[in-house]
Amino acid sequence: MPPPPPRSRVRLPAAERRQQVLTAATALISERGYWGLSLQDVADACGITMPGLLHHFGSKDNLLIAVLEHRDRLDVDALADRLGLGGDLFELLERGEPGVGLVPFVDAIVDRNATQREIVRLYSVLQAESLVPDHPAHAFFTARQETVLRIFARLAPAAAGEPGDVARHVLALLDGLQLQWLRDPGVDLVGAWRTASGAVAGLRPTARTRRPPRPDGG
Amino acid sequence: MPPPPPRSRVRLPAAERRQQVLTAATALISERGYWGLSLQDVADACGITMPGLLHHFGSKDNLLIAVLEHRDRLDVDALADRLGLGGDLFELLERGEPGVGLVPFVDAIVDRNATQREIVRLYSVLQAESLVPDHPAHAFFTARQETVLRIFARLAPAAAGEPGDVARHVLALLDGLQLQWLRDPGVDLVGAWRTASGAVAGLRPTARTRRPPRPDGG
DNA sequence: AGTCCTACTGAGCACCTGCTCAGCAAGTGG
DNA sequence: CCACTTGCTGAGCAGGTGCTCAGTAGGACT
Repeated sequence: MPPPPPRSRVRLPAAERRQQVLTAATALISERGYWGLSLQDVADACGITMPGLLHHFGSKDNLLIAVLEHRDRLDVDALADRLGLGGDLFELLERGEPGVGLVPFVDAIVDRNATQREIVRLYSVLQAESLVPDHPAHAFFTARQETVLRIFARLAPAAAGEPGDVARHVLALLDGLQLQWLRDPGVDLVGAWRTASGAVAGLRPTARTRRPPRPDGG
Repeated sequence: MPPPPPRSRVRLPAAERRQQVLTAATALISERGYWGLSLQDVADACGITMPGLLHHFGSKDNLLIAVLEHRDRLDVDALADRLGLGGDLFELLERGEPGVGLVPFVDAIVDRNATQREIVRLYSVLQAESLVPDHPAHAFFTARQETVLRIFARLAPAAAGEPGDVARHVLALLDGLQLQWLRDPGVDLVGAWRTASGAVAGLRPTARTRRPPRPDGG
C-alpha cells in the first residue's frame, strides 16, 4: 500500500504555530484536565507531529503554564477593556485608586465569563486538579486565589462588613455558580449572580427588597 | 538477582478486600482524579496484583462508581446520624416532613466535611472532571446537583426569598468555600460558612446584625 | 544562486495503560 | 481426606505515554 499523501509539510512562523497550539490545547485541557491531556492529541489537532509540538514548548508542563499565562493575559485585557481601565489592571487594583466597586467589577467578570464556557471550564477543572501540591499548576492557582481575594477585599463596600469575609463570600459564589452553570446549560449565570449578590446584606446597595428607608430616590 | 521474597499470598474475604481497595482508591482519586488514576497504583497500595484488583471490580469505570456509591452511603448515614433523623434521609427530605431547616442542615454538612479533607477533595476534583458528558461520573454528579438543589429549595426559609435562588446561593457558597479551604488549610471552613450564611438576607434568622458588635481583640 | 536559520519529521526509547486468560493455592463443605 | 469454590497470580496483548535525536526541507537573506 502506498503511503498516504504525505503531510503537506506546511511550515508556519513560530508565533502563529504557538498560537494555534495554545488554542487546541486549551480546548483539550478544558475537557480532560492536565492528567488526561495527550500531547499526541494536541499535535494531531494542529496537523503536526509530537516532536514538532515539543519544538515550540519543551514539555507538557511548559505547555500547560503557557496556556495559563496566555489565558490570563487575554482575560485581564478583556476585563480592563470592559471596565474602561488602563492596561495594568492588577497593579491598579492592588495599589492605586481602584475607581470601581466590587459589584460592578464582578458583574463585568461574570458578563464576560458567561460568553466563554470553555475557558471557564478550563479554569474550573484545573483549579480542582491542582489542589494537590505536586500538580504543575498548583502554584499558579494558589497565587491566583490569594490575589483575587486581596483585590476583592480591597474593593469591598464598607456596608457589607469585614472585607476579607466579603471577598471570600463573593469568590465562593462566583466559583460555585459557575460550576452549576457549567453542569447545567439551562442555568442563567448572569442572572444567578445578580440575584445571589443582591441577597448579600450591604453588597448591592440598590437591591434591598426588605429595606424601605429610602424616602426619595433623588 | 534472586526474586524478592514472594508476596505473602495473603487471601482476604471478598468484602474485606473490596473495602481495602475502596479506601486506597479513594485516596488516589482525591489526588489525581479519575484520568490520573492508575489501577496499578491502587493494586500496589493493597498488596495485590492488577488482575487481582480487577477480579473484584471488573473495570476502572466500575471501581470509580463503586467508590462514589460507597462514599455516598457513608456520608448520608453520617449526616442522618448528626441530625438525629432516620435512615432513609433523602426520602424524608424529598417527600416527608423535613423537621430540619436549611441552615441547621447545611451546618451539619459543613461540620462533617470539615473533618475529612480528603473526601471533600475527592468530590471537588471529580465534580470538575465530570463536567464533560463522556466522563464516567458525569451522570452521577449531574443527578447529585439536581437532588441537592431540590432538597435545599425544599428546606429554604420563606424569609430568604425564592427557594430555588436560595438553594443555588447556598450550594454555590458550599462548593466555593470548600475549594478555598482545600487550597489554603489556614481557612476555617466552619467559620467561613457561618459568617457567609449570616450575611445572606433572611437565611440565618438571628444574625441580622449589620456588624458583629465589636471583634475586640482579646 | 548559495547560505543559513529554523520549523518540523521519522525513528526509536523506556515505560506505562487497562484488560484478558489460563492456572494455582488458600480456605470450606461434604 | 477429597472436591469444590474463589481470591488471586504470571504472562502477555495491543496500544499509548512523554521525550530524545539526528536529519530534512521551506523560507528569508545575501
